[in-house]
Amino acid sequence: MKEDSHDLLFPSPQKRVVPVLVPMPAPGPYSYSLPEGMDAAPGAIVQVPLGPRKVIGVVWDGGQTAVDARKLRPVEKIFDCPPLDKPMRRFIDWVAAYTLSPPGLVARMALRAPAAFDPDPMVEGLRFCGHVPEKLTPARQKVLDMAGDGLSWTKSGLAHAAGVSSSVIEGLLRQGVFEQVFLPPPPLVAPPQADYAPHRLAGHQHDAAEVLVDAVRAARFSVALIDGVTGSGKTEVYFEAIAECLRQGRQALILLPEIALTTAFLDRFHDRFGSKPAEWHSDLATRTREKVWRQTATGEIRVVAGARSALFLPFENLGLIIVDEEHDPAFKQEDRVFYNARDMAVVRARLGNLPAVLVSATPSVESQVNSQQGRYQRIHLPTRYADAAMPDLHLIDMRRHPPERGGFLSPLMLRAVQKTIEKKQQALLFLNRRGYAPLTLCRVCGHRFQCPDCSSWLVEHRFRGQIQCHQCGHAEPTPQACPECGTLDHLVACGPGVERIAEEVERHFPEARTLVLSSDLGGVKRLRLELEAIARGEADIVIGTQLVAKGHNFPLMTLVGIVDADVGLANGDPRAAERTFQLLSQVTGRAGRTGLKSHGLLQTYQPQHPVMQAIVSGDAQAFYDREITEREKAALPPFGRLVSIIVSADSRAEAEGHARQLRQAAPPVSGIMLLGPAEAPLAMIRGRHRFRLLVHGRRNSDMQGFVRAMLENGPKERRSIQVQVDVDPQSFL
DNA sequence: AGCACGCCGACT
DNA sequence: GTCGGCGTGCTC
Repeated sequence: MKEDSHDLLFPSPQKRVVPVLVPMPAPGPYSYSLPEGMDAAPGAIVQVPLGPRKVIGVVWDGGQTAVDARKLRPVEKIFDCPPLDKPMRRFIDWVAAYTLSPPGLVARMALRAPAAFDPDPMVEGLRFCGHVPEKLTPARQKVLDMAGDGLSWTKSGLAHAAGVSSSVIEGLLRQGVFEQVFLPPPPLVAPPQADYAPHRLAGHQHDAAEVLVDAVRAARFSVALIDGVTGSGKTEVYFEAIAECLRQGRQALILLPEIALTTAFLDRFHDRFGSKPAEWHSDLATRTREKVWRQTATGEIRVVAGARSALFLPFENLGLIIVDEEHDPAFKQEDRVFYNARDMAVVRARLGNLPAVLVSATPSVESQVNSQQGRYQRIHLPTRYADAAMPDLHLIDMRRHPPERGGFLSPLMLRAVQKTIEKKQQALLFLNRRGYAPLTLCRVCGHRFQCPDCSSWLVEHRFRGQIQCHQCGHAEPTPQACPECGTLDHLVACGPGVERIAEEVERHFPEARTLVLSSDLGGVKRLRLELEAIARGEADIVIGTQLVAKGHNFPLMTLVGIVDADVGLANGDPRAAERTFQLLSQVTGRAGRTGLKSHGLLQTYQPQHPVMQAIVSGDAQAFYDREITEREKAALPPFGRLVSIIVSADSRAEAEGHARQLRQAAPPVSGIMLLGPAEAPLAMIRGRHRFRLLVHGRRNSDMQGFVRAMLENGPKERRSIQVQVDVDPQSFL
């Protein structure tokens, strides 16, 4: 009111207006007025009023949108902080357009460090100023020995270094021995040194490193895809590119799936560069998060290793992006803004005119296609580095070597385990199925235990005495009697889970130390302890689910047995073959990383399947180039028939609730896909579905608008972009 | 997204 | 009589 009347009385003709992206799903920036004496160039990070609250936004570029001048409110504050540079701003716009997300929400991902925008407060410090105290005790002498050089110290740092308590320092300070100074806050991590401990690379590794180093020197946009088996030295190769990037005085970003951001990785980096990279991931402490953000923006931090959101850090002078484990589905973000960090990394590189390197032992199909089409330069590392031998891989044809009655392990597998533990080495049996048995039924009436909330079978967990639904989490105690016919003790477990394999192993090898590793048995801490125990040789036979596939190395592990290599080949996922190939490659790669002769055995009923052939031959390329078998086609979802698509605007859980109900109304629905808004148009491009579109969202109006936009423009507008980064499943299956 | 407002049902 | 669920509208 007051402001309005003031404006009417004293209109300011040259009121300056700036567009500001606010963290809100508005279609574009909002306009704010700039008070006298305040200057805000595009990219500046500002505080503005928004409704009843104050928010952090970023000054945007582009023309002014017409807005009622009376609505304009002033920018409250410009932070003393490096602005988002032009490539970053273009990147945010690009991602917003591509993912059909409001630019403000994309910008918000780049501003996720609340207090980082004000400079770090100076740290109080002390400096010796020449006075010697009257009483020179031994403790005081020690302090003077440390601080006598005239350099600045923090209080606690000096006390610690001199080995005295802080009261000694206080005493000296009171006597005027020290003067108080203010120090800039210490850097979070020491700068990595390009030439600290270079690896000696030979042959293919050397050539590959040359290519990457040249790309970094060229300092222009390029994309390379490095593939090579586990242990072929991919990391050492891209470390050379990072080293060159450091020599050029530019920053480097390593994107990793969150799970791969382990101390083991950071240690490897430390060994090569003499210090650790800065980390960036979701459970960083707020303070650290803010420091990383700010020091990345100022350029103090030279290398960041981070999960997908690190892509939105405001690098001062980015010179290289590495995407390790490029195929990993964890790079896909599926809330609010839907994006795949691997693809956006390529876009960031293009807009910033810098090289990107995608790295994987088992590249994703879309990266394969991109490299075949010449968009990405392909670098292949064919052999294991140094003396680490490849494991010797064989298929066990389960039709010819079946397990004994009631068991799941072939005699060939059991013999291999026997030999391994006789040599005091370790065996890993891998089965991607938690629990005891995936299905329980009544021997008398044939009743199958099914989840009351969704259609999947209940999985028996014998250790816990429960039957559980792995889809929705429903659990109940294992019943004794059949709920249908009431017969007691005639329930029978069908099929194997890890617990059941453990039982079989203990029956055959009662003397061996057997350990089950499964995500449902204890927390992260326990898991880490168990992994360390295994590495020390405190188990003979390890039986594990998916979680053994990643990261951890077991130096004594010389046998990897895949209990059921066919799991996952027929689950209707268009990526089933690709995912199975990737998983089996990772698991078999766990063996033989120490030079000991190692073996891999895969139990399968489909030894001719392209995935099995590719795994034993080690020829990934042949797998990607293969002809699609009828069997694979048969495993596809029912394309061409009625499929429901559920688009969830804000809550996947709620969409899943709808899906559950829809499954029960089964007859007209042959398949259900849960998609985020950004994926729905893609599914429509593929065009082989008749859709029943079930849209779920908080607001009817939003959803109606969304569906209209998707139907009218979605497929048409998105076709050209989407095809570059994703692939029609039919073309690779 | 986050927040206020306003409308109806179920409770101290 | 109020408390609080959620559906709707608004933010330069």
